[in-house]
Amino acid sequence: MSAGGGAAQGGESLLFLTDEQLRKGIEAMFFAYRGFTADPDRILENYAYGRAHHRAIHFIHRQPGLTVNTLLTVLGVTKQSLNRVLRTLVEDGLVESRVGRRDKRERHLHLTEKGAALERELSDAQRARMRAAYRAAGPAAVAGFRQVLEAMMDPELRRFYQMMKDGGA
Amino acid sequence: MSAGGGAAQGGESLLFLTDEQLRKGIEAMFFAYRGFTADPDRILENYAYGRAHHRAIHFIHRQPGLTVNTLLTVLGVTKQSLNRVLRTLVEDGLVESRVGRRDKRERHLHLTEKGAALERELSDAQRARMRAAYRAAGPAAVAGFRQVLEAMMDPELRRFYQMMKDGGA
DNA sequence: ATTTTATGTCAGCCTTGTTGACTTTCCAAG
DNA sequence: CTTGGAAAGTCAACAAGGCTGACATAAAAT
Repeated sequence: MSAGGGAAQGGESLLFLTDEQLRKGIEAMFFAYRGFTADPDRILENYAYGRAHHRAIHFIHRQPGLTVNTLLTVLGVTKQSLNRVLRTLVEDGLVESRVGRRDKRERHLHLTEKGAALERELSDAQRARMRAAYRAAGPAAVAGFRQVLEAMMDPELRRFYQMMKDGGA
Repeated sequence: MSAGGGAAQGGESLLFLTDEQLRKGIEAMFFAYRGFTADPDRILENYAYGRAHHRAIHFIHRQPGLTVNTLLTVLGVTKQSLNRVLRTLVEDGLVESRVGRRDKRERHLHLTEKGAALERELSDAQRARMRAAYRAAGPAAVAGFRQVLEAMMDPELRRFYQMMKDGGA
């Protein structure tokens, strides 16, 4: 690691805030995100689905029964965009869309067994890479990793993230 | 933070490798990446450019004179895809494409003053968010952040990242 | 002289984002 | 009770930016 490159720096130094350090962080995000999505992307090719389907499946699994509108906000896309993805998932029998009991305008989303199976396949792959990275870096690094990511989020998304963080709604 | 949530864990514990912890890391990556790209995306709208243009500009700035082929590999897209982006940047006078001196097949890419100005605008915005996140999390967290990201990269991309890391080629 | 490499280009396709216009459903105010 | 607005969803059309395949050119390497 180059001059000023990290934990050895410690306490009060502000060297970790140089433009150079920030640029390294930016590039690290870029390259790491490629790795982060690589394994699920490979799997999705076998099913003719894309990253958008993965994201929908992930959060439906995460919070069974969530409404389309909530999912919209979490994913940050338009309802039209999400609808296209959701429709194929429903047609293919991976997602069930149940009309709300109280409010019949709402659709509550659930994974079918088939959907849950794909979710498992995708998240197993993604977790495997994450686990390897966590193990290589160690628990203290992981805590820092999460802290920085959290601080990087838009406040509204951070709220969502934290709501879901501890086993959410 | 929930049970097993971080640095307090310390040393030998493996609780940071539970599926739940990994899932949180996955979601943190997802939400943080949205924040990571949000500011440049907003700026790019004013110029009718997209994220693809930003990435090209970033790495041309980062490594002036790099060849099309190198940029291709770093970005992980096809030459047709990159070419479309690069052509508009050259046409608009943001990037200069110089025929190689030694090998005249190669095109060496440079930012013009106009291109450098846009690069500055974009990276100022992106660095501002990164700086705020770094400052909020502190130097130790930043070191961990970088460690985990690095471990998450595909080996080939990690090589590129490390080559460029300390002020590159 | 031939083959390989680096680049560029044309055409066409797919995914996933966008906006705009419209329907259905629900709720609440008059 | 009716009417008007908000919420949810659908359809259509478009754009960005990925992709593949086919092909051209120039330079380098064999």
